[in-house]
Amino acid sequence: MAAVFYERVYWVVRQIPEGRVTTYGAIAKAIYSPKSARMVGYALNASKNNSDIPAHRVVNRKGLLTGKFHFGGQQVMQELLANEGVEVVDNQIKDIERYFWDPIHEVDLEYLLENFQQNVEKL
DNA sequence: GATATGACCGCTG
DNA sequence: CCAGCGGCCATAT
Repeated sequence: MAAVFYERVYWVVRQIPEGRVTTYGAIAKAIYSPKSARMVGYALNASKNNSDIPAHRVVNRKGLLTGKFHFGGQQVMQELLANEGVEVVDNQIKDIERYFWDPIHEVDLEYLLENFQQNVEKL
């Protein structure tokens, strides 16, 4: 099931650098679907099979690890982040602004639109 | 093609 | 400051 929306989400998430995090809403904006933040989470849930997607670097806008229940163990997500130098306290990233990576400033929008528009026509 | 379901977000009181 | 609530919209069934 290659939904284009999912592919867009994965394309952005794969570009998040180590030790940085971003939010569902930021990704939604970056892929020109600013009101689909919930769907970003939905897409990440479907990406659990896909091991090349660093889903642990995506949290909600407060820095809460809302997706930790989807990582097998509740500590897994926190440990993955800690390994990259991100400090997590009480299920929340401490001082998220220090690690925040905003895809809207980093992503090649022209590439996104051109590349994924073709995929839309395929489907 | 209608209804249900979210790893969300922002505004209100 | 905290809690509740409604909007949102792509997939799944």
